[in-house]
Amino acid sequence: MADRKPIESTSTAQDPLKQKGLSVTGSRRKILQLFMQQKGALSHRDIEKKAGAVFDRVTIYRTLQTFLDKGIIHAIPSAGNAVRYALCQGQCGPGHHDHQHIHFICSRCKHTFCLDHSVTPDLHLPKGYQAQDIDVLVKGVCQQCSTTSK
Amino acid sequence: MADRKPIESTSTAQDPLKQKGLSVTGSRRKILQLFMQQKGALSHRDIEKKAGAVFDRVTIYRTLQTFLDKGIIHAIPSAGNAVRYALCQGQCGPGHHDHQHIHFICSRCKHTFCLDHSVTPDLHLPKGYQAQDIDVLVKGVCQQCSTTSK
DNA sequence: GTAACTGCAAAATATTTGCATCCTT
DNA sequence: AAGGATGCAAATATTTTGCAGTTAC
Repeated sequence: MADRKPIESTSTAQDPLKQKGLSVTGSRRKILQLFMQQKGALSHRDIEKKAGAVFDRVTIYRTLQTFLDKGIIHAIPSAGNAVRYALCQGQCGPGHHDHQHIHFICSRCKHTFCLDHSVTPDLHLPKGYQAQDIDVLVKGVCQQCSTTSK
Repeated sequence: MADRKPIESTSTAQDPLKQKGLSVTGSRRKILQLFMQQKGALSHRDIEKKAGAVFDRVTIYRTLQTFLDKGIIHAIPSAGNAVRYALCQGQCGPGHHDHQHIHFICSRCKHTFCLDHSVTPDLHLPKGYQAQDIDVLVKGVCQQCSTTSK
């Protein structure tokens, strides 16, 4: 505690935490960092592993929930029981999430990516059905894995 | 047991259980029936509620897994921790699932439906990404709810 | 200083596994 | 009769909740 370095390296405008009115704490900073480094999606378990035993499991649950609420991250649906989370890109905020990108799940490396391509599939819904939100999940082989010979 | 009625009302060809080479048991028949009646998706919990305390929770887990393996039902991704299952329509079998329909989640009644509309959204994936399977999740208001005034 | 965040303990849920028994074929 | 399915018990794993101590602002 003697020589702590100033963690105020980012201005309020740049810091998602401050932008959203959250107090800046060690765990939030760290978890946010993991998401930014990764540029991919992370499950609760992934975070637990990557963060080591630094935080309590409970803190991760609460932090993820807070980030979801504030529109800092979004949840990516999964057919198994391993929901993943990734940083929001657009102007998401408390209550509203607005994403128009594909979620790509690599069947080889198992990573999940957000592909920034506006997709508005030609939906022909039956009469009476009104679409509010669309999420496209694509399973396949990612760039990294398709170039790797293995 | 004295006067049991013949449950062999369906021929082998029509019975999904027999088709897939599964023994026909009470729980499988019942769970399959729930899916057929419902014509919507069911979560593990839904089944537990609808079936009452007739079966053990474990039997439901195992039955769902068996049905998934055999291609009788498919799992529908979810952003929460409530994966749902629905009957397969096409020629799904052990190992391969092939669905080209939209999964519609009603934000009002919370039901999930499979809409049989071939959708092959115009995917423009970045170079190197190869799609194998596509799942389109649409959130909105279903027919039933949109006509109901509530 | 105060409100909010975190860690710890514990409760509540959910899922998996082993084994003896029962049922389907 | 034999293999497979089910029920029960119990081991694991996951998620939620309460509360007291700590930290950010």
